[in-house]
Amino acid sequence: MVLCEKLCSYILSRWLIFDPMNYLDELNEAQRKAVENIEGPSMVIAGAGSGKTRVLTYRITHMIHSGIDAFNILSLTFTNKAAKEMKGRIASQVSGSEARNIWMGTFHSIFARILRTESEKLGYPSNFTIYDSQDSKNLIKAIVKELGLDDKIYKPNIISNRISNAKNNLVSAKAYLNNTTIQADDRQSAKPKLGEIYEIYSKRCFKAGAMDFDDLLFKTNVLLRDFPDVLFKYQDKFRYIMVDEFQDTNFSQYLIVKTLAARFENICVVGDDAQSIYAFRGASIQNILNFKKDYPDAKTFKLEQNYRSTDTIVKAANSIIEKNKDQIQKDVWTSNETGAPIKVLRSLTDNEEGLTIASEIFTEKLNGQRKNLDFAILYRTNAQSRAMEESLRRKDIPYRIYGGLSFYQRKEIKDLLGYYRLVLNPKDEEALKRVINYPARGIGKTTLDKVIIAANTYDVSLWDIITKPSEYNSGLSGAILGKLQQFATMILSFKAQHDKKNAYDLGQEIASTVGILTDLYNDKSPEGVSRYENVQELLNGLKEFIGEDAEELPLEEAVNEVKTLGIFMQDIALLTDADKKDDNDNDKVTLMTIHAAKGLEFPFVYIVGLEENLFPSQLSLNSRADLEEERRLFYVAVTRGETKVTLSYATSRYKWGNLTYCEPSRFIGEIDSKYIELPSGEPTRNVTRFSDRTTFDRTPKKSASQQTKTFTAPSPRQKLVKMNSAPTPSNSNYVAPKLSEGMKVEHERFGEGTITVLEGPYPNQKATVSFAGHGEKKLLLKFAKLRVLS
DNA sequence: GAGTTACAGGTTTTT
DNA sequence: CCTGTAACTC
Repeated sequence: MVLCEKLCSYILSRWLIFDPMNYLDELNEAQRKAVENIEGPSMVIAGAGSGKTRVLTYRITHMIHSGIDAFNILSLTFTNKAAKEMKGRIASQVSGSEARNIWMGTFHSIFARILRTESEKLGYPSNFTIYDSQDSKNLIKAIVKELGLDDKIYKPNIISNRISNAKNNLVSAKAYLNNTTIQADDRQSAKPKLGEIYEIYSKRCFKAGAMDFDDLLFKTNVLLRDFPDVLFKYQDKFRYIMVDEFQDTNFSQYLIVKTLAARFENICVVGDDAQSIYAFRGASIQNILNFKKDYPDAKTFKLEQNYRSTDTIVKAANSIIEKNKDQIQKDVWTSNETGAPIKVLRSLTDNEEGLTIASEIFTEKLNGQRKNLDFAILYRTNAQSRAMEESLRRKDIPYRIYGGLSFYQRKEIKDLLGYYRLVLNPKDEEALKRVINYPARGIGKTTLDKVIIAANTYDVSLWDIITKPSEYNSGLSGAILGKLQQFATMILSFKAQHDKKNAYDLGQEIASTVGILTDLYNDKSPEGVSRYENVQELLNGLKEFIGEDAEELPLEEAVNEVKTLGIFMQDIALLTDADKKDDNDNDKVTLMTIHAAKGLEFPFVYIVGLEENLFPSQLSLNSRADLEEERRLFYVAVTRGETKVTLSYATSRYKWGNLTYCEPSRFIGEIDSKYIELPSGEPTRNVTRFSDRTTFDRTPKKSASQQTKTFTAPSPRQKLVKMNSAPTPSNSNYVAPKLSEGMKVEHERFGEGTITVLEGPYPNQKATVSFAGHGEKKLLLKFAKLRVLS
């Protein structure tokens, strides 16, 4: 009787609290088992399109419904966007407030938050700056210069990679210097000072109150290692931990998770070794193997049924990944219909490739009554977006590019953010260097050099030298000191207002007081106008931020306090374009790199630039491991498609301004021919037989300029003749458009003008042009970006 | 110190 | 093709 009563009330409560529809019924057996297994360690190997996100969200929903406090759940995702989406879905299944209590986000943003709370234990201010990769490289460059080393040997890129690797493997600067193997390595590669640079770099970051991306993970490890009470606190809080995209975590991330989970061991990792594409960033499949070692009794669930793609796409993808040696055995299948074969398109140049794709999309849209958002163009490198963009624009197909030069990396945005950073943390060295003389206020290179030298000798921050000049012997003259003083006073006056003013008011005031707004407003060149608009957009973002619902803010801030600039800036460095608010019109074709497309899906997918040395990348051809990563990348690309996947390559492509020949990618030939439809016409041979390459005629039959003209006939509106390319071997019969005195031309920076004098023989012809608003300029035609307005 | 011009050098992929 | 910087003039 009692039992029955209990059972009844249990069922009743399920019906009351639960979604009327029992979500567990929406899952297949493997998915349901993974969802229901909440206690203890478990690993979910999720094939592409196997409903991974569904499992993740339902698992959390299930936890909450089973009575687990949302405060005790930590869910780590790969992108902020994924976290946001997942939170939204969970919120529709449990109460909104409950969903808000879950800690869900990327490793970087979650642990940045924890580090801000615990910062003083590590000697950092709570409003520490997050250096982005550009800041890191600039600092490294500066250090190399200060040490008097050759920047051709000590290239910032290489050094920053090296330091990043060290950090991701938890090798501190000290450990780096003490490690004989590493030291021998560096001596071998003629870079014995690397360790020293690493050490100085770390010190400078610390002095500037700054952490780079890798520090966010590295310092979290330090924090959890050195402060048992802190460790206990978070172990106790995060009793249930989930990690998405586990195959893309590095050692540093792995150790954080392992440490946090050590007390309760309720840890669930989800991933797919076949989709590991971030090894270059230190990610390692090793983590999956480690997991089995660390938790021998961990349960493993395999999700193998694909719900996303047609049978053709699934089988084609399987035939690709099969070529890899390193992988976990898995059998991805689908009950979906066969669908269209994978189509391969060939074009003559990269520009023509753009046109081909654009018209494919155009007809597909027409025939299938499809929307723009059903289409995605995926490429290996961001540089490839240009040709696609141009042709889509020409066909009036709306598109949206993700990634590339991100909004937050634009010069004008970084400049303004530099001021914001400096106001929040005046010790921020990179921000100071960036803005101290922009807009120009007479503090030049020599002055800055002196300040840096003084800061280094006294081992203090640049800010200390500027604000307390009497305490240090910097050798700066009185006049300059006055200017520096003025600058510092201005920054401090902003700082004084910080707590009282909201982010928008202060941000707006800084932008106008400092002179950035007027400076950009006065620049009437097209680029100048767009820069001005970008800054306005950032300010709009601030406005939106202060008007935002408290619900969207992290918990601590949800109280009714002033939404300060500091809060806005907290994780701005961690945002990417994908996180930016979409504008109202979402019906657009998506353009992005394959890396950025991970986790997404589209009915129609176009994978472009399938050429040797591009995809697979030239840099991957040296080792099997690298090539296998490229292949996984290709696998990821193909498995984004739901209905139809199209591959495309060009037989020639512009590289640094001149035409180079390309061969079709080996990956095309690796797909089982049953699923593929090759282009009709002659050189199909390249797809199957690479040995033909020796007989391939490498001499261009047409000049480069003629070829482009053939394939990219300018629309009537665009009657601008380009004439800026210097003669190169590949286009030796290039002829300059005829210019004459009195002709109207347009210059990239100076705008419209009239040619007053022409002199000198081609190709070193010079022209004197008088520009409206800029006066007369003498220009070498080879270099000046002049367009004839015909 | 500011503003040009002349030229070298660089391309994966991202938090 | 682009961007950054060394070298030059004002």
